[in-house]
Amino acid sequence: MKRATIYQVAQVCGVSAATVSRAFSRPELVNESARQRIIAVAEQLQYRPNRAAKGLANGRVSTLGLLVPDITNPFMPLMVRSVQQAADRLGYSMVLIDAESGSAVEPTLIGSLIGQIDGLILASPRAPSSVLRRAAGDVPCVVINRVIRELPSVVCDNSTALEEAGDLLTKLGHRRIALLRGPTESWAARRRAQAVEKWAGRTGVALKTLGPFDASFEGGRHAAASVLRSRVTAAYAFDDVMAAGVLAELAERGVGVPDDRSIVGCDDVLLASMITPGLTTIAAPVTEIGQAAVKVIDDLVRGVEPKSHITRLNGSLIVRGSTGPVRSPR
Amino acid sequence: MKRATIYQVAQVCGVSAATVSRAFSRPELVNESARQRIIAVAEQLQYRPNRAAKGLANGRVSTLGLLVPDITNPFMPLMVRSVQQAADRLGYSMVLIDAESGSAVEPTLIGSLIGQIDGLILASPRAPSSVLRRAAGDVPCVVINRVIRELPSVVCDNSTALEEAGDLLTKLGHRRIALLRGPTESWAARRRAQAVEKWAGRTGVALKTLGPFDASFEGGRHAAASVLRSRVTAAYAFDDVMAAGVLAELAERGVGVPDDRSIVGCDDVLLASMITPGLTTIAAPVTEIGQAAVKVIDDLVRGVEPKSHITRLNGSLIVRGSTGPVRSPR
DNA sequence: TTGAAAGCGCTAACAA
DNA sequence: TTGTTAGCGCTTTCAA
Repeated sequence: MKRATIYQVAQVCGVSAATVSRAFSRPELVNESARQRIIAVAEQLQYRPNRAAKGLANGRVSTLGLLVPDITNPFMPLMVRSVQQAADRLGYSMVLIDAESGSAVEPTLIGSLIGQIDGLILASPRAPSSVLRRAAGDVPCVVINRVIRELPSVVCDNSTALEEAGDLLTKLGHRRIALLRGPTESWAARRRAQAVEKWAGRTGVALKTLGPFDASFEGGRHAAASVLRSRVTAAYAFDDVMAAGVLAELAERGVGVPDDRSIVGCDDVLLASMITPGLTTIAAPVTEIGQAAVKVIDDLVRGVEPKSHITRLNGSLIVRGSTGPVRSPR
Repeated sequence: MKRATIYQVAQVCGVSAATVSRAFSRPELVNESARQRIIAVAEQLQYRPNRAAKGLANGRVSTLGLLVPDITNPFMPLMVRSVQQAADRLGYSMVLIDAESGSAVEPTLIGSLIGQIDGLILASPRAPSSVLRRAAGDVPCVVINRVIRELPSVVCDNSTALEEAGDLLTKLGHRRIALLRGPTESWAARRRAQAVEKWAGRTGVALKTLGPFDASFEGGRHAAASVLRSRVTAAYAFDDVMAAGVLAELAERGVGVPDDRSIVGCDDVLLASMITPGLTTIAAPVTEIGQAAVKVIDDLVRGVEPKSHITRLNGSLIVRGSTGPVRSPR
């Protein structure tokens, strides 16, 4: 009834346990025919390596942690999936920790993970960087979508795509555009704002910076009110969720999108294509981000120097129905 | 530099390692003052139990697996969160396995998890039950939102709420209602259909069963076409995602909701409140489901007989803007 | 190319 | 109430 161990396999094969162990972890060290036999017997006995034993023996548990602040943020599921796939390919499993937006719990959570994971991927946009930096003292870490001094990170650079979005809006005739800022603590929010401001400065478009607003649907509803007050014809929302809130509020007030206002989101979460009109937005290269993050951790774990300290991946503009030509500039 | 072990703690305290071990895992067996001292020293040495060692020694790794078929399904994040919280409270961490809708990979995935988890929560609505049943041979399992012979399960019973929704529709004047069925392989889809059909039979409402449709946004778009063809004034969608597709397609065709048609969803995912109009839907008691599932697994792991083989939790009707009075019954 | 043996950190009889 | 002593299953020197 109990699970087979290398000892049973060894016995059946008439070799020592060490040989069986090598057959799996250092195949080049064992005689080819012996190896084949071992593999076959193992298969037949349904042998499965015991991770705990392995972990205890060599100090690595082949598990990665992924810390997310709020898994209900629609950006996260995609991220989770891509990390999990990448982890899987490199032989890690992934434990997910939902920190639930409460940065207070994060230190505790991280503490309890120590020894259970080989590395940690931090996707916490707003946790104080001191917390994250401390975590890195205990276990190899990589940060996603945020740059923290001393820590390797993988970030999505949306500036080019945001500029493209701006050019699109200009081409559609928009001259007064609002920038709905996300939370001040969010690195991504600051970066996106910078990119848009830079673009506006360069092109001379009248940019009205509004906010900060909460990065949520409700935040978007509030933002919509400001948009209407500010006499702009288009607005960049910090992210798609906020944009969805803006659309909902505008719809409720009878303001048409894209007829009366154009809205641009960011992230291209599933939601973006499920609302009406579909959201013009910046797609984040989620798969690549996940892969890159896992790769960095894997390098760190194995003592290899990661390729680069900061990996930048570009977002790309996705045009849907929420942007259109200016009709009556009010 | 290395992590402190019970031995260091023991040495500092002048006791044996066994005592330190007991101080943590069986506190009642150790002298109170000694215990306090041990705790203090451990804290000071930053001692953290090594899970691998623990797992190796007592055969339990304090980790639960949660298998989801598709984490981008908006129902899942809530489920994941609730399971993770419940797990956390009982001292488990949670490894998430995204099976990516491909039932083919599930057996392999499950195999690779053996020995790494103490129990497995299966949230796979459509995987063949043989696969799941097989998994249960290797590790304690509990199934969510689905009933499989021999396996304990936690399900959301929506029948009462679906009936309430029906009564609401009737009260609003709807007499011809469509039931947009979900995938035939989905237990939940079959159950929901049954509940609605039973209600219709009892109340004599003309129920038009359409589908099956894919449980997706696109599926909803298709369904919308059928809805328009079938001369009904209201429709039950299999779930919120499908409902969102229906709304989008109707909007695109200039059909007003709730003015021209009323739509009812199911699950109350975040999306339901983010689209316009908000979706009238059946809220699943996600938190309770997660807790119940974890509890069952915990019982199983500890050799306790779970309270009940099938735990039923009730959904509840949430009324939003997608349902309204019949205006011109076409 | 293989085997013997020690040890990873912790738990759990068993004795004391 | 505490300590001693075996392991748990695997990796990894070190010798052969």
